[in-house]
Amino acid sequence: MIQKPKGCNDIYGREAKIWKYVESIIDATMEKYNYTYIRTPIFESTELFHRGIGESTDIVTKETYDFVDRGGRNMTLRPEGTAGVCRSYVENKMYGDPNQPVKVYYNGTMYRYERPQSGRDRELTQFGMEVLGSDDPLSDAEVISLAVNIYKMLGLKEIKVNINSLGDKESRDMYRKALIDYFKPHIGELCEDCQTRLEKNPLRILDCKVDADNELLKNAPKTIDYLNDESRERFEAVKDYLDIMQIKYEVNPSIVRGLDYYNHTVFEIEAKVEGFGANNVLGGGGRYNHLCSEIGGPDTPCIGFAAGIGRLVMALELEKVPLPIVEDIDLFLMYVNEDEKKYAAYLAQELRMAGFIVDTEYTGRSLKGQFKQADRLNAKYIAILNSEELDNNEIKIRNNKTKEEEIISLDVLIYYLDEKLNTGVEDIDDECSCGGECEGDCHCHHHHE
RNA sequence: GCGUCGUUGGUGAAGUGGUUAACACGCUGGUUUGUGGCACCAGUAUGCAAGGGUUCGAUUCCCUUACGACGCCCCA
Repeated sequence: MIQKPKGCNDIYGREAKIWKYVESIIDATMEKYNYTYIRTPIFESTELFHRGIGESTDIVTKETYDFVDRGGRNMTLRPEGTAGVCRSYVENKMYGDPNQPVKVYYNGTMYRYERPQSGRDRELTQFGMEVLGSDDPLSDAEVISLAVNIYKMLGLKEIKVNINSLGDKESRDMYRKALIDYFKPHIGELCEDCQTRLEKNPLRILDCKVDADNELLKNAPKTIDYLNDESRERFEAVKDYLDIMQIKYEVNPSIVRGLDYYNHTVFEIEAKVEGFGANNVLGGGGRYNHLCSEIGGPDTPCIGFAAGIGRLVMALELEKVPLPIVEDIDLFLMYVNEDEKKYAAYLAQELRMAGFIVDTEYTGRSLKGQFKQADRLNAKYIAILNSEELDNNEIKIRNNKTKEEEIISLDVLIYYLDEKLNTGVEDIDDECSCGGECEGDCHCHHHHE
């Protein structure tokens, strides 16, 4: 049997409906903040990610899907969304648009060559937004509030916002040095991994799981103490705006993010619900003021956020958040003989055009089997087609909840269903007698979308 | 890249070195002259992830590979 690639998922059925719903809320919330949708390629020149992410970690070479195309070009499946957006901003000279800053959002699949575990796949779907061209602390606060509001709109309650500031390059370099100086004399007290981190990425020691309870970590120098005046004022301004927006957050000095292009504000949103695996960070972001210049554009202050939809759906399920997922249909059409089947085909078409959710039988089931199928589909109503009744211009409708049946005239079927189901069929003109020939001019149900 | 544990039908699963792989649910049909969901009856895996090995014989033991779950590393 052919299996799906490791770390990939098929999303279908009820789960797919949840995804579509979640994405609709993301779209709607982004639009309220006036972020516009952007689609960039799923693969880019390998170079983009090398430059964009930085070479201090081994992410790029080891954990991306790289390939050489037929023209000999080095390509990489995007592992994240920010680099592509920045490339697009620079390449399309969006910095020249008088409408600044550029506020965009995206939603798409990303690819990372990693060993799968809970909350981590090789193909993942991430949404995110970027504000390019503003260094105003208000834009930092806005991105955080937008991220929080998406979770809020979805009904997620048990989340926590952690924020921190790495300061500008000067502050960051000072801090990094202070951290190395602090840990170096005590290197033997740290775990094996932290010993290698000390040189490679000392900031990461702060959120080490093994040494989390070590007094050494608790008393370690904090980023905030190493901010220069300008950076500190900036961080205070971001916090002020968050307070004004009534966004709850916690300053957490261990939030450092993995990549070295970040500066100033960094933040993560954490799921606090019971049952999450080791990866409970729903999303994160931060300011990256020099990425655009690294990829050949003008120096452009930017801030962004990105989050996985898979983990978000997991959180919704663990919190048992009620979701408006439609899992029933309005009407199931039953038939036995070929004439009835043809009429069912005709009726299904008419009713669907009128706005109802209609299904019928396609596998030759017995009437008994069709009843079971109607139940499986959660049909609210069942139409049982009978040749004799149809000849008399009548149809039998069964309320599948109360089990009550009545025979009605075919002429009033749509009105009948509309009344019973109270669907979106609106402004039905009782005087209309166009019989479906009106071309939509009379606003009758025949041409309702 | 590293580690632990897994992989038996449509589903949940039991099980054994040896002629017919439990049980349950589901599904399909019948009893029911076009109205089910209850009841009863019948049918429903030529196969135990794939490949190789040990053996007279393997789904069962061994090896490899693939995939899954969880964790480490890393985390964009």
